[in-house]
Amino acid sequence: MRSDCPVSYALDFFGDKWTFLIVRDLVEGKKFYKDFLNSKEGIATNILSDRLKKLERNGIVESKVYEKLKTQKEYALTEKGKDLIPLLIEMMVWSDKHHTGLAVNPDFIRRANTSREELISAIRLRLD
Amino acid sequence: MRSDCPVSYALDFFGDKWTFLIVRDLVEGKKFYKDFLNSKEGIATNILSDRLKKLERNGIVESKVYEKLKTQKEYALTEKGKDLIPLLIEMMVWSDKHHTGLAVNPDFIRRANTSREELISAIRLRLD
DNA sequence: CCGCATCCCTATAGATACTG
DNA sequence: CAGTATCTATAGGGATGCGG
Repeated sequence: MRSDCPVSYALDFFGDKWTFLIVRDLVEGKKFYKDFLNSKEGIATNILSDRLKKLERNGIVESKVYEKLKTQKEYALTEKGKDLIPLLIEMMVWSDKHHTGLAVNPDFIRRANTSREELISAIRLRLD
Repeated sequence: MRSDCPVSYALDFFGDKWTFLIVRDLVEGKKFYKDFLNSKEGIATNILSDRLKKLERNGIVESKVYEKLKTQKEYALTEKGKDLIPLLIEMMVWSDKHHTGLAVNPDFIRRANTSREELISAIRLRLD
């Protein structure tokens, strides 16, 4: 930790190009190592492995053996992880507003701007 | 740009340990190179210089000669930069909720949770 | 001196190849 | 499938440079 500033604290976790993309994938419902690996940004296996461990160590993600296929691990967001949904939404809203051509659902942005809390709840529910 | 995902787009800017701390400083009202340099995290001069250029190139920050002391440059957030305030707030709320001992004003968090839009407007106003 | 930019070197992030 | 090992590129720290 570089300082007691809350922004700095958050950046100590997410101040890199990959960690938050895994959170995004989890919010989108992805659960398995191979799903994260196949995301279009193309994360390297060592980075993915490292970040999953870091996320788990810090209580943002938890994993368990996938019952239906025991060779796979199933990853999920903890409550601390789900509390990142608002941050994710703000990132999407900002990017959409200031850059054209991004893959953003207009309805999503509308809901973020008009019924924010409801949108957050809906996303949370989907994850349970 | 790694993909057309809005989260990825935002991380292409802010996916490092320093860029967003400068935004934080600007939101707190800091204006000069030396102010950023003196922030408690201790940024190096080459990194600061590099990030200020990057922020300016990307339309998040603008600079002009400081009229009262022409040897100094005065930095300020553009509209695109000010639109990062909600993101900043969410980072603070999340960090405060999940880590004790951070320097966060409880009243700030209360306002973020109860009268978010008002808080955003108030911060914006302070910057004009 | 002061304010900032550049240089150089090390540490770490990340890409590719490989393995239990 | 889910990682580790190895190698390379880049970020970042500290010193130094340079124009007021």
